Amino acid sequence: MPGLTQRQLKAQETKKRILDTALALFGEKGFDHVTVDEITAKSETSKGAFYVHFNSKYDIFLEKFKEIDEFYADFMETLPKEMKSYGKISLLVKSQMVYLRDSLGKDLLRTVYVSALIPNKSDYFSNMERQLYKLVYKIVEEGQIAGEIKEDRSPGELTMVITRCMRGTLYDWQLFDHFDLVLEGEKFIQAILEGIQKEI
Amino acid sequence: MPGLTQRQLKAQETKKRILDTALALFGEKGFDHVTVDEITAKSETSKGAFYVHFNSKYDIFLEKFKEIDEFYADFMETLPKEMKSYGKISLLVKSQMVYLRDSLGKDLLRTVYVSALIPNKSDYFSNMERQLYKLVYKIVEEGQIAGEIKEDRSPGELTMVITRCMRGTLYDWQLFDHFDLVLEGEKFIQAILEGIQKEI
DNA sequence: AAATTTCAAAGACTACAGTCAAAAACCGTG
DNA sequence: CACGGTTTTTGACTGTAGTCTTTGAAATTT
Repeated sequence: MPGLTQRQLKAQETKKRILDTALALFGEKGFDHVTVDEITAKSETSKGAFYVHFNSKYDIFLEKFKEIDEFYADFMETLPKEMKSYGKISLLVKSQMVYLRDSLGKDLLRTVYVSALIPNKSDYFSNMERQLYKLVYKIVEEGQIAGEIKEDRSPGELTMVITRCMRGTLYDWQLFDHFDLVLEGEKFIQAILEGIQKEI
Repeated sequence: MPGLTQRQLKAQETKKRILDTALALFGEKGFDHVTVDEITAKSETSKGAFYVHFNSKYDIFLEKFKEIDEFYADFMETLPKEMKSYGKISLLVKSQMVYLRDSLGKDLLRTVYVSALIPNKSDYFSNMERQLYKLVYKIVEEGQIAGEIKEDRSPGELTMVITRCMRGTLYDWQLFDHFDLVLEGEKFIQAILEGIQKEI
């Protein structure tokens, strides 16, 4: 790996210092109560340095979201082969919700859902969901071949419907207080699954 | 109505001038490309006046959203009594999407979906959706009584699922380019309806 | 090893939403 | 109609994200 010049090494170190400081501060005080100036002061860098390494305050999270791919990889591995396709989808939704709730947290996720709607911001969703999309597509496709899922909709369409369920639930998590993310996720996906699975 | 003093009248006039100017500018250049200073300059008022009449830049829309209740009222009236409950829901979703697309527009709706996620902003959704919620609840409840809709979920739960579909679809409208709101809304609600309606 | 180029880092500066204390316009009452 | 109180209006001010020009040290070329 390291064919890095001294300069690149130093830059990388600066980036890491900013990142760690920022995440620590966000954890302490919440995203909106931390200013960029505060981050640069505490990390002993400068505003200029911050914006060399990150395109915006939101961008800090892109790094964090790389972890999500590990989650999907893990999930894929531990998924029992013999499970029915709707069982797999149901399990995926549940695991995803538990993961997002416990490992990323509501505040972090909120910033994603906000920034995805703001023009000119990096596109977190495509980063975050490309893997998810593939995973669901695969399950649906296999489910249709195995005759467990109706074939009146294409795998692409069904994937869209299923992932939209997740986004809708995650959005509502932000909207409502006392919202049980995992429970609501299950209820919602259950309703969809009943509509798309073949009768026995 | 007018037991208004000259002062109250003038204030009302100022508010209207700000509102009209703002909406015109938003229409021209899009929400993010209009500044509050620009609005106050063009409406020949001041920043102070603006913030007396509106709590934030987003708040301008609250006024616009009052129109939504008229839409629901109209819908309720023109809804054929003899229609099946899932036909009603399907029609509601379709009309709603057409209305939001054509009368409010994507940009305006985006600001709602953003501001709903930002703490301390007025709660547009509860304004916007209280009527919707009631309407759906009523249809679902009647559907269950008429034996058209499964009774394994409460009307409240089903209402939540159905309105969440709408929110999910509207959110995705913002997210993806070349997204046919009406078509996608129909597809999504269709999938849900197949899951919740009783077999014949 | 001197000259030139590159690029991270610095921090002053801009743009803009939102605040606030003071002024102006208006109202009712003696 | 003058005066004390009330509401509207004003614009200077604040806070913060993000930009831009400048600086200096490391890398590269001669």
